[in-house]
Amino acid sequence: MITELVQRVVDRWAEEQGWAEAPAVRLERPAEEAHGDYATPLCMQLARTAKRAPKILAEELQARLQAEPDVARLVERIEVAGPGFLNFTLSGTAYSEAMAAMVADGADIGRGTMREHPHVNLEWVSVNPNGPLHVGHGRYAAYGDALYRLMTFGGSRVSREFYINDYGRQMDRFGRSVAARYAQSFEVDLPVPADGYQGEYVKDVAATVRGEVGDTYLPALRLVAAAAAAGPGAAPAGQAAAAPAEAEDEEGDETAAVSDWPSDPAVDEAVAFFRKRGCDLMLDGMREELEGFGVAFDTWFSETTLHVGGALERVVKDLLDKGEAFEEGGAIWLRTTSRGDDKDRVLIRGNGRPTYFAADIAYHENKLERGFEHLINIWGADHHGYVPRMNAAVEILSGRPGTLEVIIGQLVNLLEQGELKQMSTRRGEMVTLGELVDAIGVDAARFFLVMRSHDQTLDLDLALAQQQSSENSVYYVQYAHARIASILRNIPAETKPAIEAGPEVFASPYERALIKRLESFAWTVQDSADRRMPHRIAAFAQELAADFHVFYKHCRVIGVSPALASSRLALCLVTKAVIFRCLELLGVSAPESM
RNA sequence: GCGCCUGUAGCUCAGCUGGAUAGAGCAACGGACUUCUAAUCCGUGGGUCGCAGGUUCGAAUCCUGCCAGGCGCGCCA
Repeated sequence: MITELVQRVVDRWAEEQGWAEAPAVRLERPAEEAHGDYATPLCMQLARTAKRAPKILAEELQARLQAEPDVARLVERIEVAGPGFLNFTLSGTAYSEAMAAMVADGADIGRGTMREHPHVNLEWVSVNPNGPLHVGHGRYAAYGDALYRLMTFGGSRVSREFYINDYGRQMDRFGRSVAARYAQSFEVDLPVPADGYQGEYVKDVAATVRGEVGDTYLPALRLVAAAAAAGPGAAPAGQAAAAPAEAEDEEGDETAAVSDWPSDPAVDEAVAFFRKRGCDLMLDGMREELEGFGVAFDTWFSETTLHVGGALERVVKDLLDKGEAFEEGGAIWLRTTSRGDDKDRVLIRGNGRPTYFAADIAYHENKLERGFEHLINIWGADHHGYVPRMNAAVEILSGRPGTLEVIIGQLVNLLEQGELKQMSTRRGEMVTLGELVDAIGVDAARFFLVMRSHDQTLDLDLALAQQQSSENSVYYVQYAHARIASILRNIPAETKPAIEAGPEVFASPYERALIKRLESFAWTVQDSADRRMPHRIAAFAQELAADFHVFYKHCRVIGVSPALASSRLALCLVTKAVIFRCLELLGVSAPESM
């Protein structure tokens, strides 16, 4: 409010003086109370272009501002201080007017107006559906969902997307693992392949499948069991003996065999079935778990559809036709070096199989075809080496740089009594999202996972998190909300919220601090949305809650004069609405009582 | 070796893209409930902002070089 006023005066001033550009006015909140409510270092920055001393400039601007009627009404005092700061002390009227504006906004306080926004696609979580979600996924889930909520509230059009990596070798291994557990449930001695998934959850999947299909696939799997019993060397001709699987290697290796199961139409059919059905069941579980966590998606996109639908071949051919891709050494490469990558990247391997990169290109082409103008991907830090090539690829596809925005989230370290542990899906050594939620609840988990900057590696000690759950900052914020709800329950019905006139209205520093905080909410939303930093909403919520708790301690709402009661009730309602909004943006509930 | 992220109080982290004497929570200590919820509030102690230069009126913030930690650098996904 004051910012615009000052900006207007500065613009006019700059024009009169013939300065090339009117500087953008930024008001900041001084650390020192004696420095007033707002301050601006503008004149110090202006000193160079104006070629005059900052203090002289400040004095001139002070005089110009004081001549403005609006300024005279809203600002009690303007002072020149220090090396050339301009300090503003607001009048009581300014607080009342600010409150009136926020009351008028109602539940929409802070909501961004829909600007000329591109249609944004936000993709996150995106995993192989072959294991439970761990806390690392949980962190990205919480971050991405909060970012979605924040951007949407800030005025952007955002569509949420989950990319299902349901194609390739990992899923073959998963399918065989499910098949093996299924066979075992019939007492058939078929071990889970060494390069497969050993976790207990695979048994659950197998049991569900058995319930659906009975013993339909048992004969085929008996063949496999028989071959396995005969030893690896007994595999049918053409089937190379499997290289020993790298037990520690999560990703597996293209050169390693999936397993040494015999090649037989019935076996292939069974494996294909278990892969597909197992994948679907895992996905159902994930969707359910994410929904329980408050995270939903508009689109679940299957990688397999790109391979079977011909989209992948089409995009590769297109790139070849356009000269962006070329053939060399039996493989097809994309010339990503033309767009800033260090080396060109393979699309189709010498053996004819497409790379993951090629599928990703087809996927992003699909997003562009669906009309999205800006693509945001949230990846873990372990994939950041992949960013330049993907940026290059999307630039080639879209014809303009900057279409793809990759946000790199740092990882979650799992600690146990201060000791760092390595998470491993295969060994089952990990904390799942479900375990975290069971330990501390959805609200605390979401707040905990999103309150730190995504650029920061997060240390998680489950035992400690559980122990400290009652100290989680989320309760501090929720408590403020519950306290306001309690006031609303107790206040006499004849007290109506209203901004009354009078010298006692919004006169205390506690009310004023709260109002100033509330006023900065809209800016906080814009800033944290633009900078993709939802953790700032968490920080803001804590500060707002602190301002409220102090207000609550010093200012009573019930049992004071009618003018004060009405005004403070209005302040409580606005505060409640903003706390509610903050919590909602983070996917956390706002209880009416605690 | 190269690239990205990080280094701020005993611990966990903020620090609003350069502002005035660097903040919060936890932990430690001392206070405050006959009044709208004490899951709260008030106070005390606690710092070479990794180190060294540079840019300027002014640097935790920007640049360079070191040091330390994490993550990457495939015809893997």
